[in-house]
Amino acid sequence: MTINKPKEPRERILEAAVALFAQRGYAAVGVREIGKQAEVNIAMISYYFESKVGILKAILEDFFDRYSLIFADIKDLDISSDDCIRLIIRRIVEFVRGETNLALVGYNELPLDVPEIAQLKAKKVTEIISQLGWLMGRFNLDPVKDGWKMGIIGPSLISMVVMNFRLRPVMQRVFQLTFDDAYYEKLVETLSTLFLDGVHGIAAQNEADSGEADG
Amino acid sequence: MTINKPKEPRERILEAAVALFAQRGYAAVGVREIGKQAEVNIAMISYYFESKVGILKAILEDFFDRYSLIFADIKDLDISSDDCIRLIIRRIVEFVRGETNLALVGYNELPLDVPEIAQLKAKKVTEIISQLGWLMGRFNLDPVKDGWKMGIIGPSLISMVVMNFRLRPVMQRVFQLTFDDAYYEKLVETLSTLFLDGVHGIAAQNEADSGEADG
DNA sequence: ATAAAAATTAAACAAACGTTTGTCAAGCAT
DNA sequence: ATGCTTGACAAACGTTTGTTTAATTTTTAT
Repeated sequence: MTINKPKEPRERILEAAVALFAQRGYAAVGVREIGKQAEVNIAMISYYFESKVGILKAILEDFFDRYSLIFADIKDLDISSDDCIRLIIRRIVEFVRGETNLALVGYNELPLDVPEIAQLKAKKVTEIISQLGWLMGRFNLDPVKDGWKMGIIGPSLISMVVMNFRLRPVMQRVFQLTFDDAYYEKLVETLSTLFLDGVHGIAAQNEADSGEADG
Repeated sequence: MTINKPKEPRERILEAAVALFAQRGYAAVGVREIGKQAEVNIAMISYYFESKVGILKAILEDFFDRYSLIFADIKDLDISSDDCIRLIIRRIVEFVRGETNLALVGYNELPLDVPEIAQLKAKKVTEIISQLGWLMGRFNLDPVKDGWKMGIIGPSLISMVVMNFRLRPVMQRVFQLTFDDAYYEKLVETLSTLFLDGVHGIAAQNEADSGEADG
């Protein structure tokens, strides 16, 4: 559970904070606990991040910047709209899988009112939404006239993926699942089908699969 | 902003707590602030709820019980699978619209580790998931063999709806929207189409609409 | 009218909070 | 050797936290 010591204090603080914030939320975690888990004196938190909220700022900036990278080169790729969606979903899943705690903190703290980071959030969210505008055009949607639809569909996409990780501790008690490469491959496939063709698409795929297996 | 006084103290405490928890999160709100907003002495919180976490327990129980009602009579209705989904989405939207703060607290606190309510959460989530089993059968899904799909699709449904309300404060700066009856009608329609037929369904509907308007 | 019960209050509690302080040791140029 | 900077530390700062106590008012029942 303890962090690898050799790393620099600043990085150890970030890692510890991300893990703790993801588990219990920003407000529920004290600087002493962060310092303890990072094997660092509490004073170093003020030294490197000015304040506790400074840690959250650094974490959210990291989250948004890396999340933005998902869409960065999408426009330049010469692929179909469907493959475009599939690629985005694959990248989101890979991102959230690789940095689960970071993504959970970003997602969980996003709607909470923390005055010191309100501006940061608004700026970053606007950036990401504007990136989605181009994608909409490929699905007969006018970014201006149908903007409200983008406000529904876009957030739905990210929430669909993250929800899977958010509920993992609870879900693990209900279903017996091993979260290995094979599972994530199926997750990407299922979410892509669901987002592209809905539950009807899922049902059709299921029929095709069972028909293949039976015949 | 102040709560109507005539109500009973217990209810005033709940209302104030739900509003504050929704805005800033359970851990970030103190009992003194709850007491102040509820116009109640702090000691009344211990008196009526034993402790601060007792308030959260009461809130989550209320949330889950009312959320369960959404699916309660679904089995008895003689409607198509699609209409079934549409009805569920309509009810979820209506529920979250009518009790936005309650839903936000339930959704936001669900993945956070608060030992005192871990058991409550596990129990209620299991209840709701089991209710979804029946619905899956109507879409060629085997609740046993395809259980993991239910673990993906089910949570996606609720998260799609709630995400819309979670991001409202941030979204309102980006799009100029009035959240009136007409908007929610479109929200139900869009989410239903998205969940049933994906973005392809949305695109098809858009083409049909514009064709109707042009012709 | 009166006693018991319930509801409400102000005040105080120890514990935990985020932050600041002053100090010390090591590294480095002068 | 000297003075200066930087990284790290323990200790203490004043608040705020959730909770409890004991006293007081209000309600209920007899």
